Amino acid sequence: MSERPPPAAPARQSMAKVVGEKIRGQILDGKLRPGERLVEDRLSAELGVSRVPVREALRELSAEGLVRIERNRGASVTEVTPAMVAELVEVRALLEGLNARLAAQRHDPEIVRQLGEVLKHGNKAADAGSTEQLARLNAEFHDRLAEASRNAVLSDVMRGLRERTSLAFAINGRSRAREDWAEHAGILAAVIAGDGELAALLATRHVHNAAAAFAKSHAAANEQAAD
Amino acid sequence: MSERPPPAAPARQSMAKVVGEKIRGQILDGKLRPGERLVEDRLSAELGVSRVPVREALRELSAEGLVRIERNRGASVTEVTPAMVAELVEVRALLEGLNARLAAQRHDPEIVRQLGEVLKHGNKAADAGSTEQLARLNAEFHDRLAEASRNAVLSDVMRGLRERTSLAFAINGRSRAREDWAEHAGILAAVIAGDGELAALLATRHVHNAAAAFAKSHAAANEQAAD
DNA sequence: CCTTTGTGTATCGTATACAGATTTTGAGGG
DNA sequence: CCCTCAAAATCTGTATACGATACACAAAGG
Repeated sequence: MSERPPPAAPARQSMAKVVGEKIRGQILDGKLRPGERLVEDRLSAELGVSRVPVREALRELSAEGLVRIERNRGASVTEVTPAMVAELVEVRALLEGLNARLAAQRHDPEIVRQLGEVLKHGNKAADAGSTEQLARLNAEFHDRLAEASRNAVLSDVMRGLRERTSLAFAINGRSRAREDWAEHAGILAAVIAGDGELAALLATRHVHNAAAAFAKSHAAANEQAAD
Repeated sequence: MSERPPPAAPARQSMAKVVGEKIRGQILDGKLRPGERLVEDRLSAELGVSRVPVREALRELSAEGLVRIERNRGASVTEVTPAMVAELVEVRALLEGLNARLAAQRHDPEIVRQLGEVLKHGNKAADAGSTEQLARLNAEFHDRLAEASRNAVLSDVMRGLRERTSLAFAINGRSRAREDWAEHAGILAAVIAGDGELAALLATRHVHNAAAAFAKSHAAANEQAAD
């Protein structure tokens, strides 16, 4: 009785899960913008399912903080205010620090190898990649790093926070890509060296740096818009 | 046109929300034990609604980590392993520390006053209260303290983590109540003094102490069971 | 011209119905 | 007595249907 992944199977996992992943992807890719309404009928028609799986997916995304649901008014993509970004960053910085410290202590060779791979690709993409690819590699690096701490609770919390911050950062352009990946390299080096304190410091600082860069470019954009 | 909170209104907020709160309460009170299956038909009959709101509530609780959903097998109360408790504690300790530091810096007089109230009640309950009341006051103290940091993201994350740990701790008895509330008093004193570093240290230690006490009593119980 | 009231439409919230998967039950054979 | 296997019962996943609510826009009144 071998595993049966049917090429054109109707469903190997629940519709709600599939729909949820799809919507999440569209939100994180910026195809669905913050504030945009998520009408159940439209989504169910687009995705070719009934409203029920859509509703369940939206509930889950709501619990994750990616969408906001108001009674009798439906769901919309969460609008992340600057104040909330500050809160997210405050928490994320601390947790990324803890995570990096643990990763340095646990020191899993296989994951370290994978991180090296991602880092290589990231450095290349920082010079010549699309912003989309850059975002994907960034997420991948942080995901792998989260695995390295061998703390599933921590990983889950961090993923949620990261998704929400990236919601606000949107397409942050390639301007900071070089610095990003230079900092990633530093963190990985500290992890490989088993230097937990340094890894924690660099990871925390990395979050703050990225946020500061965003705040600056955001302020500049606003100034421009005010002209 | 005054506000109209109808005495016997059918629903001022969605059934799913009400149902979710009800189930969450039963889980946290221990009326629903870890591992217990949550059959939709049974719950909907008990609560007098159809299966749809129940399903949505279960999805939300699943996203919070209180229940586990397996495809085509339904929901059950999450079973928290000792390993996961360790992970939860590791993260919680750090976040409670951050929270206490921020609370000490922000230093909101009104919330501090409320914390004093809760502390008073808690001290009384530590001597003479029921375990149920003790649990309620403990949750209240931590909730208020979480508010004091004025970081909603942090509060939400911490509440989720706390609920999951309390799932494992179950009714931890009154044995540590005195120490618990002594430590609470210490944290509050540091917050009032505006000593962020001390508050953070005490809060972090508080989480570790509670976990250690639980581990000890748990080990003892297991030994007894093995006799 | 602005404010207010009424009606229509879009959309959500819940219930019910049915198909598919899983677990349980019971009979037959070793 | 235990194991195997098939059929029934149980339960979940999804679709459809209908009542309820909120919002938009137009018409009437000040």
